[in-house]
Order: sequence, then structure tokens, then C-alpha cells
Amino acid sequence: VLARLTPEFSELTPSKLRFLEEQKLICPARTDAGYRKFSPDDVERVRCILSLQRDHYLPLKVIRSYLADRDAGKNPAFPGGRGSILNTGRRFSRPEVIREAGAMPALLNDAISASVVVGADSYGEETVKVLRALVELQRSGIEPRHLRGFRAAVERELGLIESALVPLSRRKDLTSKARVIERAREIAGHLEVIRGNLIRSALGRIDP
Amino acid sequence: VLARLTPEFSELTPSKLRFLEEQKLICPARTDAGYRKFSPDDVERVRCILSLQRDHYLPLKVIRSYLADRDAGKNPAFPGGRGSILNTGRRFSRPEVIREAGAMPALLNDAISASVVVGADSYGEETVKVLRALVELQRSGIEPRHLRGFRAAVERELGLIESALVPLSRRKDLTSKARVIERAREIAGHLEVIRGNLIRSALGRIDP
DNA sequence: TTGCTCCTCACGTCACGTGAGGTGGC
DNA sequence: TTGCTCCTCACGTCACGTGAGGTGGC
Repeated sequence: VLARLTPEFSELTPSKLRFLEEQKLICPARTDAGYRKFSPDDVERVRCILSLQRDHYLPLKVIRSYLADRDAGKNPAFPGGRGSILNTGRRFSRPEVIREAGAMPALLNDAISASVVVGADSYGEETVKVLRALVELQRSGIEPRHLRGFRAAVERELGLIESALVPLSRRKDLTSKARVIERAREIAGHLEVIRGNLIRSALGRIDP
Repeated sequence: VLARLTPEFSELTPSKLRFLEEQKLICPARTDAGYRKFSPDDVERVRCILSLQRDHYLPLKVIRSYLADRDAGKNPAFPGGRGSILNTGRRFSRPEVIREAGAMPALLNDAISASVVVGADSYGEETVKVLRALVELQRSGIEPRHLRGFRAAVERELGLIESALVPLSRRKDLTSKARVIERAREIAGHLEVIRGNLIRSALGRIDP
């Protein structure tokens, strides 16, 4: 019963499941002999926990309180959406974002005109990271304008994801909206697994 | 001096640097007052450690012995290339890979004809993961044949990376070969940061 | 009966984080 | 002198992993 969950999350171990129960995150039913018996709901809960951990980098403490609130019927804010760990809400002005990333002013302009960054009055932490990546790429001779095709490919990937969401997104209630986003993230994750393998195997072939 | 390294690796903290020194992974010089003084070589070493940790999921124990061997002039095998943690070397036959991934036989055929998986007599652990991802995508209505464009985009991305490597890959000695691959992985990582942000911000806009 | 998996409980471990209390440089 | 960063040392913590010793089902 236990190991049938692993296909989805390769990092799941029996020990981890026991740990999660000890921490009151899950409470599966027991057989007479004391064996854990996972209902479909329990499995769904574990799936939720693991994806919160992996995709949103949430510590178990936060996940616990979120689940506890949900169990109490409070329908709490989905964590990771806004104002969570990464998204500290700090804003950077144009000069600030450039300084933080160690970039040249022209790089930001190029990035904006290549649609890699969306121009605005103030930028978030993510833009700093993107700019840093662009600085590094520049050191390898890759300029933002070389990323136009890359940018277009991302756009097509988003189109693929969206088309898969159409059947889900018909409904308008709030919980299903959260589900749609969750699903979109999952699809993006699966595509990432596939791309990662294609790229890794290609890079592996450089040194045969 | 310390915080100037963080632009590259956002997860780096003073505490982590102290820890790394305590573990004998780095030994920066000290000023008269006891302050750590990082030479460019030290910085390069830290960069190496962090990328081994992040990109190859190596525990510090392995990194330590690798660096120790390298310090001793042994020029040890670069870890993570072959036979490391993920790549356990286990091979799967066609029926095995299908069963492990919980897929239908036709899915593997489709994946191969869409060039998402390379057909062979036996498959590695990665193929199992790719197939699992394809199974999940199928549940969202995305079939391997929908991934032809995706696959082509990956190919163009690889072309972009390769073109940036040309100046480096002229040389034929072994150490520079390892450097080329390391560099390729870095570039792929930076592109991933950029794509991740584009996708996340687009998915964020679904629920405004 | 023989394996096999599951169980609990205690302890270990890996990779840091967190103060307390103190010094050094401008 | 006032902040500021840096220091060490001890302890805490988070997320598990690892046996030891034992039971349950086919």
C-alpha cells in the first residue's frame, strides 16, 4: 500500500511517511494489527504536502498550520501565492535592481526589449534573479536579443499548458481556480522533468 | 568581502560559509584580527562546492573527499558524471520500464516516435521518470505527439548553449572538457531561472 | 515453517540557524 | 564615541535515516 505512492514523488520513503504522521500532518487509519492504511483522501493529502514542500519550499511548520486550518473548515489562504518566503514583497527601483544584480543599465533595457523582463516602475526580487542570470549568460556571450527565440518557445509552452487547462477552467468558483493553478504548476513540472532529461542526456553526449 | 559572493548563489549565508570552513571544505586566510579573507581561488572553490551541492545533489562528505583528492594532486574523477547517486546504473527492459512507470505500452511507442524518448534495448532510471511524467501529462490530455514542438524548442535551446561553448571547446585537453560541461550546465541553469520566472509570472496572472 | 513486510522506539545525522558575549575598524 | 560588521563557541533545529528488537499475514 505504501510504496504505490512513490511513482509521483521519487523522494518519498517509508521513513518520511512515518515522520509526517509523527508530526501530525497525516493520520491514516490503522488495521487491527497496527498497520497504516491510507485512504484515497490520505494519499491526496500526502500528495498535497509533498507538492507544497517541493514546489513552494514551505517548511513543514507552515504546511501543518495550513492543513490544520483547513481541517477546521477555515478555508485558509493558499500559502505560496503571495507574500511567502521568496516573494518578500520588497520592491526595487530601476537603479536598485541594476545594482543588486551587478548589471549594466543597458542590459535591463535589452532584456525588456527582448521581452525577457517586463518593464515597470519597480521590480520584484525575481527580476533581480533574472538579471543576475542574464549577467552570467552575457559572460558566456549570450545577450538578451539571443533569447527572443527562447522567449517565444516559453510562450508556446504556456499555450500548451493553457490548452490542457481549458476543461478545468470552465468553472468559476474559487476553489477550482486554485486547483487550476495547482494543475498548471504540475504540468509545468512534468514538462520540466522531460526537458531536464533531454538536456542532460544531450550534455552528457558531449564527453563520450 | 563575504556577501559579494551571494549574487550567484542566493542560498548562501555567513553561517553556511562558517560551517563549510568548520568542515574543512575551505580554509580562507585570516587577517591579523581573525577576519576571514577570501582569495579569488577561495571564491572559486566555494562556487565549485555550491554548484556540486545544488546541481549534482552531492552530500558534503563526497564533495570533501573529492576536493581533498584534488588538493593532493590526484585529479580524481569528477563526481556526478557516471555512477553517482541518481544514475544507479540499473537498467530496465522495455516491459520493466513500462511497468515501473505505470504506463501503457503504446505510450512508450508514442514517446519514441515523438523523439521524447530514445528507443533502445534497455532504459535507465531517467526514462522511468520521463515516462511517469508523460503518464501524468496524459491525464491532463497532453499526448507525446503534442510535445513535438516542445521537443524542437529544446533542440534550439541546446543549439544556443552549444554556440556559447564554441570558444571554450576548441581546446582538447581533459580538464577543459570537464569545464565545458560544467559551463554548459551553468548556462542551462541560468536559462532555467529565466524560464521559471516567465512561466511563474504567467501562471500567476491566471488568478488576478 | 519460511520469508516477507510492516511495526515502534531510541538514537544518530546532516546541514545548517541562532543567539550570547566579545573584539576590530572607520 | 557610535554604529557597524565581523568573530567564536555552544546549543538548537529541521527533516529525516538507521538500526534493534518484535509482530503479522500468506
